[in-house]
Amino acid sequence: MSLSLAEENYLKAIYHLSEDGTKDVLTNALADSLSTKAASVTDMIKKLSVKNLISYKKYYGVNVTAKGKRQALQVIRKHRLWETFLVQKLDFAWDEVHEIAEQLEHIESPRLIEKLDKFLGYPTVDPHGDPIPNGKGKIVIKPQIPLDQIEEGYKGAIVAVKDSDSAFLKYLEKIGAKPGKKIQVISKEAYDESMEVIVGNQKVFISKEVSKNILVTE
Amino acid sequence: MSLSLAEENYLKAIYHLSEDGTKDVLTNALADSLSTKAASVTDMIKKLSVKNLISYKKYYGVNVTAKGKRQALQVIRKHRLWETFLVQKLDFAWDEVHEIAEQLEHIESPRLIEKLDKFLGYPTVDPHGDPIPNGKGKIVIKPQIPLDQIEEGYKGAIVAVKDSDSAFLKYLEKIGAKPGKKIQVISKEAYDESMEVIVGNQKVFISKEVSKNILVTE
DNA sequence: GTATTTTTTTAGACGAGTCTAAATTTCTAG
DNA sequence: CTAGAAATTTAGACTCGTCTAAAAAAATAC
Ligand SMILES: [Mn+2]
Ligand SMILES: [Mn+2]
Ligand SMILES: [Mn+2]
Ligand SMILES: [Mn+2]
Repeated sequence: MSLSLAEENYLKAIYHLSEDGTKDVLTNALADSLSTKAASVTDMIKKLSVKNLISYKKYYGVNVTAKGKRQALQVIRKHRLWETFLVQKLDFAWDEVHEIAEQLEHIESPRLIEKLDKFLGYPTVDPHGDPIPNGKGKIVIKPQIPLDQIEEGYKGAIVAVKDSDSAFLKYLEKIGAKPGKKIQVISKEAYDESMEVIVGNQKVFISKEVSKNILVTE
Repeated sequence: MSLSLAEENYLKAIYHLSEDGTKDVLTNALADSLSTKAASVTDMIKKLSVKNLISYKKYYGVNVTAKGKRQALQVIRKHRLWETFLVQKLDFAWDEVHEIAEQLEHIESPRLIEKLDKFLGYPTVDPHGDPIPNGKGKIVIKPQIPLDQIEEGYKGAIVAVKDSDSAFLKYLEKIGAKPGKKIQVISKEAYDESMEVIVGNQKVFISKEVSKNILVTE
Protein backbone atom coordinates (compact mmCIF):
# COMPACT_ATOMS: atom_id res chain seq x y z
CA MET A 1 0.00 0.00 0.00
CA SER A 2 2.72 2.52 -0.69
CA LEU A 3 1.87 5.84 -2.26
CA SER A 4 2.88 7.23 -5.62
CA LEU A 5 5.00 10.35 -5.90
CA ALA A 6 1.96 12.38 -6.92
CA GLU A 7 -0.11 11.06 -4.04
CA GLU A 8 2.62 11.93 -1.56
CA ASN A 9 2.93 15.45 -2.92
CA TYR A 10 -0.82 16.01 -2.72
CA LEU A 11 -1.04 14.64 0.79
CA LYS A 12 1.81 16.81 2.00
CA ALA A 13 0.32 19.91 0.38
CA ILE A 14 -3.07 19.20 1.97
CA TYR A 15 -1.47 18.73 5.36
CA HIS A 16 0.47 21.98 5.10
CA LEU A 17 -2.35 24.09 3.66
CA SER A 18 -4.73 22.78 6.31
CA GLU A 19 -2.28 24.10 8.91
CA ASP A 20 -1.57 20.72 10.41
CA GLY A 21 -5.09 19.45 9.84
CA THR A 22 -6.91 22.30 11.56
CA LYS A 23 -8.84 23.72 8.60
CA ASP A 24 -10.25 22.48 5.30
CA VAL A 25 -8.35 23.01 2.06
CA LEU A 26 -10.10 24.26 -1.06
CA THR A 27 -9.53 22.90 -4.54
CA ASN A 28 -8.07 26.09 -6.00
CA ALA A 29 -5.67 26.56 -3.10
CA LEU A 30 -4.31 23.09 -3.76
CA ALA A 31 -4.11 23.70 -7.48
CA ASP A 32 -2.08 26.87 -6.88
CA SER A 33 0.18 25.22 -4.36
CA LEU A 34 0.91 22.26 -6.63
CA SER A 35 1.08 24.30 -9.83
CA THR A 36 -1.63 22.24 -11.42
CA LYS A 37 -5.24 22.74 -12.52
CA ALA A 38 -8.39 22.54 -10.41
CA ALA A 39 -9.70 19.66 -12.52
CA SER A 40 -6.59 17.62 -11.83
CA VAL A 41 -6.96 18.30 -8.14
CA THR A 42 -10.54 17.10 -8.12
CA ASP A 43 -9.44 13.89 -9.82
CA MET A 44 -6.69 13.16 -7.32
CA ILE A 45 -8.84 14.16 -4.38
CA LYS A 46 -11.29 11.43 -5.31
CA LYS A 47 -8.54 8.83 -5.37
CA LEU A 48 -7.08 9.83 -2.02
CA SER A 49 -10.57 9.90 -0.61
CA VAL A 50 -11.30 6.34 -1.74
CA LYS A 51 -8.06 5.26 -0.08
CA ASN A 52 -9.21 6.88 3.13
CA LEU A 53 -6.27 9.25 3.26
CA ILE A 54 -8.40 12.38 3.17
CA SER A 55 -12.00 13.28 3.90
CA TYR A 56 -13.73 15.12 1.13
CA LYS A 57 -16.98 17.02 1.05
CA LYS A 58 -17.82 18.00 -2.49
CA TYR A 59 -17.44 21.75 -3.08
CA TYR A 60 -16.30 22.32 0.49
CA GLY A 61 -12.72 21.12 0.45
CA VAL A 62 -10.68 18.33 1.99
CA ASN A 63 -8.63 17.46 5.01
CA VAL A 64 -6.33 14.62 6.02
CA THR A 65 -7.68 11.62 7.93
CA ALA A 66 -5.62 10.12 10.77
CA LYS A 67 -4.15 7.70 8.24
CA GLY A 68 -3.41 10.49 5.76
CA LYS A 69 -1.81 12.62 8.45
CA ARG A 70 0.53 9.76 9.38
CA GLN A 71 1.62 9.39 5.78
CA ALA A 72 2.03 13.14 5.30
CA LEU A 73 4.20 13.35 8.40
CA GLN A 74 6.43 10.57 7.14
CA VAL A 75 7.05 12.47 3.93
CA ILE A 76 7.68 15.67 5.87
CA ARG A 77 10.09 13.79 8.11
CA LYS A 78 12.05 12.59 5.11
CA HIS A 79 12.00 16.02 3.48
CA ARG A 80 13.42 17.71 6.57
CA LEU A 81 16.00 15.05 7.30
CA TRP A 82 17.30 15.31 3.73
CA GLU A 83 17.40 19.11 3.96
CA THR A 84 19.41 18.80 7.13
CA PHE A 85 21.79 16.38 5.44
CA LEU A 86 22.26 18.66 2.46
CA VAL A 87 23.11 21.67 4.60
CA GLN A 88 25.08 20.02 7.38
CA LYS A 89 26.98 17.37 5.48
CA LEU A 90 27.10 18.48 1.85
CA ASP A 91 27.52 22.15 2.65
CA PHE A 92 24.57 23.45 0.68
CA ALA A 93 23.22 26.91 1.45
CA TRP A 94 19.80 26.76 3.08
CA ASP A 95 18.08 28.36 0.13
CA GLU A 96 19.26 25.62 -2.25
CA VAL A 97 17.96 22.53 -0.53
CA HIS A 98 14.21 22.65 -0.90
CA GLU A 99 13.99 21.56 -4.54
CA ILE A 100 16.36 18.67 -4.03
CA ALA A 101 14.59 17.51 -0.88
CA GLU A 102 11.37 17.66 -2.87
CA GLN A 103 12.77 14.74 -4.87
CA LEU A 104 14.61 12.91 -2.11
CA GLU A 105 11.54 12.81 0.14
CA HIS A 106 10.04 10.16 -2.16
CA ILE A 107 12.82 7.61 -1.80
CA GLU A 108 11.24 4.55 -0.26
CA SER A 109 13.35 2.76 2.37
CA PRO A 110 12.56 2.86 6.07
CA ARG A 111 16.06 1.65 6.91
CA LEU A 112 17.59 4.48 4.90
CA ILE A 113 15.71 7.07 6.90
CA GLU A 114 16.58 5.46 10.21
CA LYS A 115 20.24 5.43 9.30
CA LEU A 116 20.19 8.94 7.91
CA ASP A 117 18.57 10.16 11.12
CA LYS A 118 21.27 8.47 13.17
CA PHE A 119 24.03 9.81 10.92
CA LEU A 120 22.73 13.34 11.46
CA GLY A 121 22.60 12.85 15.24
CA TYR A 122 18.80 12.74 15.50
CA PRO A 123 18.16 16.39 14.70
CA THR A 124 14.91 17.93 15.96
CA VAL A 125 14.70 20.82 13.51
CA ASP A 126 15.68 21.30 9.87
CA PRO A 127 17.82 24.19 8.51
CA HIS A 128 14.77 26.43 8.33
CA GLY A 129 13.89 25.78 11.96
CA ASP A 130 10.98 23.50 11.10
CA PRO A 131 10.50 20.57 13.47
CA ILE A 132 11.36 17.08 12.22
CA PRO A 133 8.69 14.45 13.06
CA ASN A 134 10.17 11.39 14.75
CA GLY A 135 9.89 7.83 13.38
CA LYS A 136 6.39 7.50 14.83
CA GLY A 137 5.26 10.76 13.28
CA LYS A 138 5.28 12.68 16.52
CA ILE A 139 6.22 16.29 15.98
CA VAL A 140 7.23 18.71 18.73
CA ILE A 141 6.38 22.25 17.75
CA LYS A 142 8.09 24.88 19.84
CA PRO A 143 5.91 27.87 20.69
CA GLN A 144 6.44 30.42 17.97
CA ILE A 145 4.95 33.75 16.89
CA PRO A 146 5.23 35.60 13.57
CA LEU A 147 7.55 38.57 14.14
CA ASP A 148 4.99 41.01 12.71
CA GLN A 149 2.80 40.41 15.78
CA ILE A 150 5.59 41.42 18.17
CA GLU A 151 5.85 44.84 19.83
CA GLU A 152 8.71 47.24 20.54
CA GLY A 153 11.09 46.20 23.28
CA TYR A 154 10.84 42.46 22.57
CA LYS A 155 13.91 40.29 23.10
CA GLY A 156 13.98 36.69 21.96
CA ALA A 157 15.29 34.39 19.26
CA ILE A 158 14.36 33.26 15.77
CA VAL A 159 12.76 29.83 15.82
CA ALA A 160 11.99 29.26 12.16
CA VAL A 161 11.17 30.92 8.83
CA LYS A 162 7.92 30.41 6.98
CA ASP A 163 8.72 30.98 3.33
CA SER A 164 10.99 28.58 1.43
CA ASP A 165 11.41 30.94 -1.51
CA SER A 166 15.05 31.19 -2.44
CA ALA A 167 15.16 34.99 -2.80
CA PHE A 168 13.65 35.38 0.66
CA LEU A 169 16.16 33.01 2.23
CA LYS A 170 19.05 34.73 0.48
CA TYR A 171 17.84 38.04 1.89
CA LEU A 172 17.71 36.59 5.39
CA GLU A 173 21.18 35.21 4.92
CA LYS A 174 22.35 38.69 4.00
CA ILE A 175 20.92 40.33 7.11
CA GLY A 176 22.21 37.49 9.26
CA ALA A 177 18.81 36.15 10.25
CA LYS A 178 18.43 32.43 10.76
CA PRO A 179 16.92 30.00 13.26
CA GLY A 180 18.77 30.15 16.58
CA LYS A 181 19.86 33.79 16.23
CA LYS A 182 18.89 36.29 18.92
CA ILE A 183 16.62 39.10 17.87
CA GLN A 184 15.39 42.38 19.44
CA VAL A 185 12.71 44.77 18.27
CA ILE A 186 14.00 48.34 18.59
CA SER A 187 11.04 50.13 17.05
CA LYS A 188 7.96 49.48 15.02
CA GLU A 189 6.37 51.93 12.56
CA ALA A 190 2.59 52.13 13.08
CA TYR A 191 1.95 53.18 9.47
CA ASP A 192 3.33 50.17 7.55
CA GLU A 193 4.37 47.94 10.44
CA SER A 194 7.97 47.98 9.29
CA MET A 195 10.49 47.34 12.07
CA GLU A 196 13.94 48.18 13.22
CA VAL A 197 15.51 45.08 14.79
CA ILE A 198 18.85 43.83 16.01
CA VAL A 199 19.79 40.38 14.68
CA GLY A 200 23.08 39.04 15.93
CA ASN A 201 24.83 42.37 16.38
CA GLN A 202 23.50 44.04 13.28
CA LYS A 203 20.77 46.66 13.23
CA VAL A 204 18.41 46.26 10.25
CA PHE A 205 15.09 47.59 8.96
CA ILE A 206 12.60 45.03 7.78
CA SER A 207 9.19 45.35 6.14
CA LYS A 208 6.06 43.57 7.31
CA GLU A 209 6.38 41.36 4.23
CA VAL A 210 9.51 40.00 5.82
CA SER A 211 8.56 40.07 9.50
CA LYS A 212 5.45 37.98 8.99
CA ASN A 213 7.59 35.16 7.63
CA ILE A 214 9.98 35.09 10.56
CA LEU A 215 8.86 33.04 13.54
CA VAL A 216 10.27 33.90 16.96
CA THR A 217 10.09 32.65 20.55
CA GLU A 218 7.44 34.06 22.87
CA MET B 1 16.01 17.25 -22.46
CA SER B 2 16.17 15.25 -19.26
CA LEU B 3 15.17 11.63 -19.23
CA SER B 4 12.35 9.92 -17.39
CA LEU B 5 13.02 7.32 -14.74
CA ALA B 6 12.02 4.53 -17.12
CA GLU B 7 14.23 5.87 -19.91
CA GLU B 8 17.19 6.02 -17.56
CA ASN B 9 16.64 2.46 -16.39
CA TYR B 10 16.40 1.16 -19.94
CA LEU B 11 19.49 3.03 -21.05
CA LYS B 12 21.52 1.76 -18.14
CA ALA B 13 20.37 -1.82 -18.71
CA ILE B 14 21.26 -1.59 -22.40
CA TYR B 15 24.68 -0.22 -21.59
CA HIS B 16 25.37 -2.98 -19.07
CA LEU B 17 24.00 -5.85 -21.16
CA SER B 18 25.95 -4.65 -24.18
CA GLU B 19 29.08 -4.96 -22.04
CA ASP B 20 29.96 -1.29 -22.24
CA GLY B 21 28.64 -0.91 -25.75
CA THR B 22 30.59 -3.74 -27.33
CA LYS B 23 27.73 -6.03 -28.40
CA ASP B 24 24.10 -5.67 -29.40
CA VAL B 25 21.35 -6.33 -26.86
CA LEU B 26 18.32 -8.44 -27.74
CA THR B 27 14.76 -7.62 -26.77
CA ASN B 28 14.21 -10.61 -24.51
CA ALA B 29 17.48 -10.09 -22.65
CA LEU B 30 16.35 -6.56 -21.89
CA ALA B 31 12.89 -7.73 -20.87
CA ASP B 32 14.41 -10.25 -18.44
CA SER B 33 16.84 -7.75 -17.02
CA LEU B 34 14.15 -5.14 -16.43
CA SER B 35 11.49 -7.62 -15.30
CA THR B 36 9.13 -6.47 -17.99
CA LYS B 37 7.63 -7.91 -21.18
CA ALA B 38 9.17 -8.02 -24.64
CA ALA B 39 6.35 -5.91 -26.04
CA SER B 40 7.06 -3.16 -23.52
CA VAL B 41 10.71 -3.27 -24.43
CA THR B 42 9.95 -2.84 -28.13
CA ASP B 43 7.81 0.19 -27.31
CA MET B 44 10.49 1.88 -25.25
CA ILE B 45 13.23 0.99 -27.71
CA LYS B 46 11.42 2.95 -30.37
CA LYS B 47 11.24 6.02 -28.17
CA LEU B 48 14.90 5.92 -27.21
CA SER B 49 15.76 5.37 -30.84
CA VAL B 50 13.85 8.45 -31.97
CA LYS B 51 15.72 10.45 -29.33
CA ASN B 52 18.98 9.18 -30.75
CA LEU B 53 20.02 7.54 -27.51
CA ILE B 54 20.24 4.07 -28.99
CA SER B 55 20.61 2.58 -32.46
CA TYR B 56 18.04 -0.03 -33.29
CA LYS B 57 17.84 -2.55 -36.08
CA LYS B 58 14.49 -4.28 -36.05
CA TYR B 59 14.74 -7.91 -34.89
CA TYR B 60 18.50 -7.61 -34.36
CA GLY B 61 18.76 -5.72 -31.11
CA VAL B 62 19.97 -2.34 -29.92
CA ASN B 63 23.02 -0.56 -28.65
CA VAL B 64 23.78 2.82 -27.11
CA THR B 65 24.81 5.76 -29.29
CA ALA B 66 27.56 8.12 -28.12
CA LYS B 67 24.84 10.32 -26.66
CA GLY B 68 23.13 7.38 -24.99
CA LYS B 69 26.37 6.13 -23.55
CA ARG B 70 27.04 9.53 -21.97
CA GLN B 71 23.63 9.49 -20.33
CA ALA B 72 23.99 5.89 -19.15
CA LEU B 73 27.36 6.67 -17.60
CA GLN B 74 25.90 9.61 -15.71
CA VAL B 75 23.27 7.36 -14.19
CA ILE B 76 25.89 4.74 -13.35
CA ARG B 77 28.02 7.44 -11.78
CA LYS B 78 25.16 8.48 -9.55
CA HIS B 79 24.28 4.90 -8.69
CA ARG B 80 27.81 4.08 -7.59
CA LEU B 81 28.36 7.30 -5.68
CA TRP B 82 25.15 6.71 -3.74
CA GLU B 83 26.16 3.10 -3.01
CA THR B 84 29.46 4.37 -1.70
CA PHE B 85 27.66 6.91 0.47
CA LEU B 86 25.32 4.29 1.88
CA VAL B 87 28.13 1.92 2.84
CA GLN B 88 30.77 4.40 3.96
CA LYS B 89 28.67 7.03 5.68
CA LEU B 90 25.41 5.37 6.63
CA ASP B 91 26.98 2.05 7.55
CA PHE B 92 24.90 -0.17 5.30
CA ALA B 93 26.17 -3.64 4.45
CA TRP B 94 27.20 -3.90 0.81
CA ASP B 95 24.42 -6.31 -0.05
CA GLU B 96 21.75 -3.86 1.05
CA VAL B 97 22.58 -0.84 -1.05
CA HIS B 98 21.71 -1.80 -4.60
CA GLU B 99 17.93 -1.42 -4.35
CA ILE B 100 18.18 1.94 -2.63
CA ALA B 101 20.74 3.24 -5.13
CA GLU B 102 18.38 2.10 -7.86
CA GLN B 103 16.05 4.85 -6.63
CA LEU B 104 18.62 7.47 -5.68
CA GLU B 105 20.32 7.33 -9.07
CA HIS B 106 17.34 9.17 -10.57
CA ILE B 107 17.56 12.26 -8.40
CA GLU B 108 18.20 15.15 -10.74
CA SER B 109 20.69 17.75 -9.49
CA PRO B 110 24.17 18.13 -10.91
CA ARG B 111 25.23 20.16 -7.90
CA LEU B 112 24.11 17.41 -5.55
CA ILE B 113 26.29 14.86 -7.29
CA GLU B 114 29.30 17.17 -7.32
CA LYS B 115 28.93 17.80 -3.63
CA LEU B 116 28.31 14.17 -2.80
CA ASP B 117 31.44 13.21 -4.75
CA LYS B 118 33.45 15.75 -2.80
CA PHE B 119 31.95 14.64 0.52
CA LEU B 120 33.02 11.06 -0.21
CA GLY B 121 36.54 12.16 -1.12
CA TYR B 122 36.24 11.52 -4.87
CA PRO B 123 36.12 7.72 -4.68
CA THR B 124 37.17 5.77 -7.79
CA VAL B 125 35.36 2.52 -7.04
CA ASP B 126 32.08 1.65 -5.35
CA PRO B 127 31.65 -0.92 -2.54
CA HIS B 128 31.47 -3.75 -5.08
CA GLY B 129 34.74 -2.70 -6.68
CA ASP B 130 33.03 -1.22 -9.75
CA PRO B 131 34.66 1.90 -11.17
CA ILE B 132 32.87 5.22 -10.72
CA PRO B 133 32.76 7.35 -13.88
CA ASN B 134 33.98 10.90 -13.30
CA GLY B 135 31.91 14.02 -13.97
CA LYS B 136 32.74 13.87 -17.66
CA GLY B 137 31.71 10.22 -17.91
CA LYS B 138 35.26 8.94 -18.12
CA ILE B 139 35.62 5.54 -16.50
CA VAL B 140 38.89 3.88 -15.58
CA ILE B 141 38.54 0.12 -15.63
CA LYS B 142 41.29 -1.73 -13.87
CA PRO B 143 42.40 -4.91 -15.63
CA GLN B 144 40.32 -7.73 -14.19
CA ILE B 145 39.73 -11.44 -14.85
CA PRO B 146 36.93 -13.70 -13.66
CA LEU B 147 38.39 -16.00 -11.02
CA ASP B 148 37.13 -19.14 -12.81
CA GLN B 149 39.66 -18.50 -15.56
CA ILE B 150 42.57 -18.51 -13.12
CA GLU B 151 44.88 -21.49 -12.57
CA GLU B 152 46.45 -23.11 -9.50
CA GLY B 153 49.25 -21.18 -7.87
CA TYR B 154 47.78 -17.75 -8.64
CA LYS B 155 48.32 -14.94 -6.13
CA GLY B 156 46.54 -11.62 -6.49
CA ALA B 157 43.65 -9.57 -5.15
CA ILE B 158 39.91 -9.23 -5.61
CA VAL B 159 39.05 -6.24 -7.77
CA ALA B 160 35.29 -6.44 -7.98
CA VAL B 161 32.25 -8.73 -7.89
CA LYS B 162 29.87 -9.21 -10.78
CA ASP B 163 26.57 -10.19 -9.24
CA SER B 164 24.62 -7.71 -7.12
CA ASP B 165 22.29 -10.40 -5.78
CA SER B 166 21.95 -10.05 -2.04
CA ALA B 167 22.35 -13.77 -1.24
CA PHE B 168 25.57 -13.89 -3.25
CA LEU B 169 27.00 -10.84 -1.51
CA LYS B 170 26.05 -12.21 1.89
CA TYR B 171 27.88 -15.43 1.06
CA LEU B 172 30.98 -13.48 0.04
CA GLU B 173 30.75 -11.51 3.25
CA LYS B 174 30.71 -14.79 5.17
CA ILE B 175 33.83 -16.14 3.50
CA GLY B 176 35.55 -12.78 3.87
CA ALA B 177 35.75 -12.01 0.17
CA LYS B 178 35.45 -8.41 -0.92
CA PRO B 179 37.20 -5.96 -3.25
CA GLY B 180 40.71 -5.19 -2.05
CA LYS B 181 41.22 -8.54 -0.28
CA LYS B 182 44.17 -10.71 -1.27
CA ILE B 183 43.41 -14.08 -2.78
CA GLN B 184 45.40 -17.25 -3.67
CA VAL B 185 44.34 -20.29 -5.65
CA ILE B 186 45.53 -23.42 -3.85
CA SER B 187 43.97 -26.01 -6.11
CA LYS B 188 41.41 -26.35 -8.86
CA GLU B 189 39.30 -29.42 -9.53
CA ALA B 190 39.28 -30.30 -13.23
CA TYR B 191 35.89 -32.03 -13.04
CA ASP B 192 33.65 -29.17 -11.89
CA GLU B 193 36.16 -26.32 -11.80
CA SER B 194 35.59 -25.81 -8.10
CA MET B 195 38.52 -24.23 -6.27
CA GLU B 196 40.28 -24.14 -2.98
CA VAL B 197 41.41 -20.60 -2.27
CA ILE B 198 42.82 -18.52 0.52
CA VAL B 199 41.03 -15.22 1.07
CA GLY B 200 42.42 -13.06 3.82
CA ASN B 201 43.76 -15.84 6.00
CA GLN B 202 40.89 -18.21 5.54
CA LYS B 203 40.96 -21.32 3.36
CA VAL B 204 37.65 -21.91 1.54
CA PHE B 205 36.19 -24.07 -1.21
CA ILE B 206 34.19 -22.28 -3.87
CA SER B 207 32.16 -23.52 -6.82
CA LYS B 208 32.53 -22.27 -10.37
CA GLU B 209 29.14 -20.57 -9.91
CA VAL B 210 30.87 -18.36 -7.38
CA SER B 211 34.31 -18.01 -8.94
CA LYS B 212 32.96 -16.72 -12.24
CA ASN B 213 31.39 -13.77 -10.40
CA ILE B 214 34.57 -12.74 -8.61
CA LEU B 215 36.91 -10.51 -10.58
CA VAL B 216 40.60 -10.49 -9.67
CA THR B 217 43.81 -8.73 -10.70
CA GLU B 218 45.95 -10.24 -13.44
C1' DG C 1 -34.67 36.91 -3.79
C1' DT C 2 -32.90 36.84 -8.24
C1' DA C 3 -28.87 37.60 -11.36
C1' DT C 4 -24.13 37.53 -11.98
C1' DT C 5 -19.62 36.03 -10.74
C1' DT C 6 -16.59 32.62 -8.82
C1' DT C 7 -15.47 28.04 -7.67
C1' DT C 8 -15.73 23.32 -8.36
C1' DT C 9 -16.88 19.27 -10.77
C1' DT C 10 -17.65 16.51 -14.93
C1' DA C 11 -16.75 15.02 -19.65
C1' DG C 12 -13.66 13.75 -22.82
C1' DA C 13 -9.00 13.58 -24.41
C1' DC C 14 -3.96 12.76 -24.26
C1' DG C 15 0.98 10.93 -23.26
C1' DA C 16 3.78 7.72 -20.66
C1' DG C 17 4.43 3.20 -19.60
C1' DT C 18 2.77 -1.20 -19.30
C1' DC C 19 0.19 -5.58 -20.57
C1' DT C 20 -1.99 -9.74 -23.43
C1' DA C 21 -2.90 -11.79 -27.66
C1' DA C 22 -2.12 -12.03 -32.43
C1' DA C 23 0.81 -11.40 -36.43
C1' DT C 24 5.27 -11.41 -38.40
C1' DT C 25 10.05 -12.42 -38.90
C1' DT C 26 14.09 -15.04 -38.00
C1' DC C 27 16.26 -19.22 -36.55
C1' DT C 28 16.93 -24.20 -36.57
C1' DA C 29 16.17 -29.11 -37.61
C1' DG C 30 15.85 -32.42 -40.56
C1' DC D 1 15.04 -26.07 -48.60
C1' DT D 2 11.30 -26.12 -45.79
C1' DA D 3 8.33 -26.91 -41.51
C1' DG D 4 8.10 -25.88 -36.96
C1' DA D 5 10.00 -23.35 -33.02
C1' DA D 6 11.58 -19.21 -31.05
C1' DA D 7 12.04 -14.35 -30.92
C1' DT D 8 10.24 -9.97 -32.00
C1' DT D 9 6.92 -6.68 -33.35
C1' DT D 10 2.20 -4.93 -33.81
C1' DA D 11 -2.58 -4.17 -32.31
C1' DG D 12 -5.43 -2.90 -28.98
C1' DA D 13 -6.35 -2.08 -24.23
C1' DC D 14 -5.52 -0.38 -19.48
C1' DT D 15 -3.88 2.76 -15.45
C1' DC D 16 -1.99 7.06 -13.87
C1' DG D 17 -1.75 11.73 -13.93
C1' DT D 18 -2.63 15.53 -16.47
C1' DC D 19 -5.23 18.99 -19.46
C1' DT D 20 -9.21 22.03 -21.74
C1' DA D 21 -13.87 23.08 -22.24
C1' DA D 22 -18.44 22.69 -20.60
C1' DA D 23 -21.78 22.02 -16.90
C1' DA D 24 -23.14 22.57 -12.22
C1' DA D 25 -23.05 24.44 -7.66
C1' DA D 26 -22.02 28.05 -4.35
C1' DA D 27 -21.03 32.73 -3.21
C1' DT D 28 -21.94 37.53 -3.88
C1' DA D 29 -24.12 41.65 -5.43
C1' DC D 30 -27.85 44.29 -6.07
MN1 LIG E 1 8.03 16.06 -3.56
MN1 LIG F 1 12.65 23.05 5.44
MN1 LIG G 1 16.86 2.84 -11.24
MN1 LIG H 1 27.74 -1.41 -7.22
